[in-house]
Amino acid sequence: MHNVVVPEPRRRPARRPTINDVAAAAGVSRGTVSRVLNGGRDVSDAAQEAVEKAMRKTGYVVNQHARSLVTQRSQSVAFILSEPQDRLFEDPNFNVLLHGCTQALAKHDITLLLTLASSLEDRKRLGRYLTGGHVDGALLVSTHSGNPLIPELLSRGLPVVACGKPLGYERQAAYVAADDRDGARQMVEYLRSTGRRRIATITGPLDTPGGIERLAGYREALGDSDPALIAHGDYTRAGGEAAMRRLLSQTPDLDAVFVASDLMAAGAITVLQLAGKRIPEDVAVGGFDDSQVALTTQPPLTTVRQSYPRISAEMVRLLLSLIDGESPAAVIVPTELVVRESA
Amino acid sequence: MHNVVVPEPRRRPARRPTINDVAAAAGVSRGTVSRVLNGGRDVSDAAQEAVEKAMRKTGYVVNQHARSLVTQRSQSVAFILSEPQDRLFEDPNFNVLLHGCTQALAKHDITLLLTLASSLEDRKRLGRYLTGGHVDGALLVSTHSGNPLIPELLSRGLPVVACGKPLGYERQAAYVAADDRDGARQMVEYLRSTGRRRIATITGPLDTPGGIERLAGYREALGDSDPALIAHGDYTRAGGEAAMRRLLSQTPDLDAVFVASDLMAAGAITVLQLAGKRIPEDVAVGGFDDSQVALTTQPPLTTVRQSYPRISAEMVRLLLSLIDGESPAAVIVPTELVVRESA
DNA sequence: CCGCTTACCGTGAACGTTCCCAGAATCAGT
DNA sequence: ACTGATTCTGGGAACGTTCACGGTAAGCGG
Repeated sequence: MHNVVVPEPRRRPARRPTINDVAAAAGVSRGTVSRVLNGGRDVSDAAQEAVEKAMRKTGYVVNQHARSLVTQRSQSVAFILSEPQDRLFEDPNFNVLLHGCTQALAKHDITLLLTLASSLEDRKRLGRYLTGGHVDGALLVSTHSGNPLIPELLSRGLPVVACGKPLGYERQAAYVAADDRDGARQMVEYLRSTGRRRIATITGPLDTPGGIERLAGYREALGDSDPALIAHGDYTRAGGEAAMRRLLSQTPDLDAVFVASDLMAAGAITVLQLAGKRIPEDVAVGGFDDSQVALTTQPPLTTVRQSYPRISAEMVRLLLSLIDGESPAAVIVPTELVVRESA
Repeated sequence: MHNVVVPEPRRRPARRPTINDVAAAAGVSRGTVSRVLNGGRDVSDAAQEAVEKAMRKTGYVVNQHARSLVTQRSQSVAFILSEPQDRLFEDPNFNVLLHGCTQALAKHDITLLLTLASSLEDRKRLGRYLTGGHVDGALLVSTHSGNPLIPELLSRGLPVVACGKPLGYERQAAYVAADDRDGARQMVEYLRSTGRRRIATITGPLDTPGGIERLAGYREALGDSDPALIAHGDYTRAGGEAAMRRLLSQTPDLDAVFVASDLMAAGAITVLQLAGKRIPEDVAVGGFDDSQVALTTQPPLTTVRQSYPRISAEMVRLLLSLIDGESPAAVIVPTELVVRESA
């Protein structure tokens, strides 16, 4: 290293005070101290006061491991990020979700632990960590299907709530998801209500819940439609552009397109404008997510919003109920059409 | 809620298998199983195999609380974000730091827990959590001074390593910081070596280590300079713009400016160009951080880079040594001049 | 064949809590 | 004064590990 300064040495305290030390200092028994610690029921004012004073004096802090060992509760839950997380952190919606969960859990005096697991090795260690009793439950944001952590945690009986439908485990894992299908339906019906007749769609990857459900909603609103009106994307801007180009060449007379994500929609808009189409006059464009980009497109994007505060609240509620021994459930939170200028 | 589907009920396993169950299943004693669990020294091949088989059969996972209770180790450390964290998550450098720490800790089979504490209430709960023995140590990214968690953790004897000089606790807390002063010095000396003679600076807030140290490096390189060459910013783009305007009016003949962050430098460049100055011909501009924006300015920004992978590695090394009982140290990692077109 | 070393194994104690139960003390009602 | 209820307290047991210690058996040199 370049330079090392060694400040004055710090000695670690010899031994942490235990509940017995407090009891001795307060002149009461272990049991009484424990009662004070846990709500103070059945303890006289005098004892209560003596114990509190003794705790201050000794600088006592409860040993969570000892407590957890007997209560079988750790008062903490994990928030698992098992994707290569770089993209997620940049997503402001993700921040809202995370923050919402932290707050909701805080109300129950539960700490949220964010754990990362990108590599396989990480995931293994994390599996051990989680099933070792360190946490009471886990919140999982699983964008892709086939996350190997899900079956592992499930088989250990660890309460797990997924954000977004956990493909392949819909029946076993609890989850909360936005009503993708209904959102898509709303959007397409809105497009129709404004007189559009050739409504195309760019879907997400069909191995993601959003890909599947949003397409289903599109179909639901339209009945069976011309297959030439459907193109598949991959949630990236470039993917949206490519899909839009395919649609334009397949179906030049389309007058609206419902795109399964805002980012792809931004790509689609670029391509449309390059092709000389005016938005929304010639082609109406609808997105999904109501993310940042929806406001930066030209014109601003009509899109579908999902309420992240709501989602986080429901996730926590569900997790706590699982921890309490209830059986898993799926919660679908409503989505809402946000009309701007693009449609 | 909008819709609830209840999949088939999942029953929680009656009881987790303990080390005794494994011992019974393997026909050996508790002690032997424990030995297998901890490296397998002094255990015969036959016993080893029997135990491993029994563990698979019973689905045994060690109870971390029980283990931690006796070993006084939790094999996990906290990564504490106590600022309103929204800004941090968006910083790609932060991701590098986080990832680096995770990896470095993984080598020692230690799990990293990311904990958020924005509100005061959060911070309290977090304090309890951390000092309750849940973690063996903490990594702290403290951009501002006066973080109340530092003294608390310190007084509890919890090993803490800060990223960036923890103002007010430099002597007591271990930390690793980039060599801000030297980086600034390098930059200013480089500017002088290209013939610049009226070198101004825009500083960061003077209650942050970066603000103080980078200014010190500037002074070090220049000897005492004209106070009219110094303006203070707040690390935001707007702050950089304002400071640049002040400098231009105070000192219209400046021919270079060292800006204490890339973002402020981007603001400064805008103002300079609006004032009709060519960069670098009329005014050379140097930044600090080598962040994303350094590449997007016009022209690309000459700046100072700090090695985040290096910083994370040193932080972990330092923390582990603290946990092993060593006394705290400060590590300063070198900074490096990155020359691009703006100077 | 004896004793010493080595490899392996079992057991009791400890870690610091909570929980439960039994008992003491107080009090009110008869 | 006796009973019964109520409030408070103390202490044993348990949670699931690790660790130090002691013991047994086998191997080996003399």
